[in-house]
Amino acid sequence: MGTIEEEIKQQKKFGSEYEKAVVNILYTSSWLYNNNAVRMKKYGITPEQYNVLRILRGAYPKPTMLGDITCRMLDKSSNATRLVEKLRLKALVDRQVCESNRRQVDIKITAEGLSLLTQIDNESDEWYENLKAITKTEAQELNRILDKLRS
Amino acid sequence: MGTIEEEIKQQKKFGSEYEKAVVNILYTSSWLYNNNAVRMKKYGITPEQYNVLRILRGAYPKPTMLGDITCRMLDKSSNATRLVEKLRLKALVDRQVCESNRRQVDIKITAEGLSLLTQIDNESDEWYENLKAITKTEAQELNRILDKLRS
DNA sequence: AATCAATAGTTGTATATACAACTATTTCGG
DNA sequence: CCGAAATAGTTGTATATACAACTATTGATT
Repeated sequence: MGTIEEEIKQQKKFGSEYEKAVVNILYTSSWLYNNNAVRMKKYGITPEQYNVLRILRGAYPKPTMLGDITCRMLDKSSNATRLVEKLRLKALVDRQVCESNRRQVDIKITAEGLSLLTQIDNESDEWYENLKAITKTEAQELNRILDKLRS
Repeated sequence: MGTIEEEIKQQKKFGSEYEKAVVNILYTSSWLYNNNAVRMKKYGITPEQYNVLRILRGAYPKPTMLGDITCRMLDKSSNATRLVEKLRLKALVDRQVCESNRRQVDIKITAEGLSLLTQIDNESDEWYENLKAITKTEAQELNRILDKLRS
């Protein structure tokens, strides 16, 4: 792997450092996503499903309502109802209509779900080692700049 | 907009600065992509179609073979054959089987395609202004760190 | 020259995403 | 209390993506 220009065999220079940064973020994101997808495939889940399980673990043992899952999802346009239904069919989450507000549906990660996350996280540690091409300080700087970019 | 923790209403701290960076890149990429998608919708194209038009403009007036389009695409898994066919139906590209190697299909952006890109680029300048929340130096630093991360 | 392997694209199909329209429930103003 | 508005999810459907299997053409080997 090399610079973003090498990766996408860019013939002409980018219009600006900003334009290049946009392409670089999109490209790097796709690269990370595909890596994640491959790692998670053997566990039968997609990266978005993994992300939802992590959201649920963050709230555990409290349940999380569907709407909160939606607004915490990395990709806002995926459909939480259907995604959660897939997790439910795999027994990774429980689904319960809230009694005090029956419009609301509460989702809670199961023991199986937690155990699956633990497995994946253990394996992920190896994968995260690869990312240590950058230093911790660089990672912090990256986070700072990305947060500022979106402001 | 705020820090990535605020954006995705993260309750627990990230395991590491690296883990946070991965989520931050995926989240920021989705944000950029959705912004692009909205801007391009009025021109009837998707961000990936826009990207392919830019690849073709980079080679213009030379054509680009399908395989080269594929390996320059930001999202490697989208299907260049079908994507190009959609652009062809909109008369934004020309498609021609290469005579010297008839397995190969050469794609070239049309005058209409170039003109559409010019329109979008003009509008994009306004949008890029928003990104100037970060300085040029920060954009350079961002590019440097992302390139290093993928190495 | 005949066969096998490699290259370049295409197509089938299952799944996922985008977007809008829909149902059900609760809240609020009069 | 009634009807309108707001909230929370669900569903329909067109399009897009992922992955593998497929065709066609060319190159390499003997």
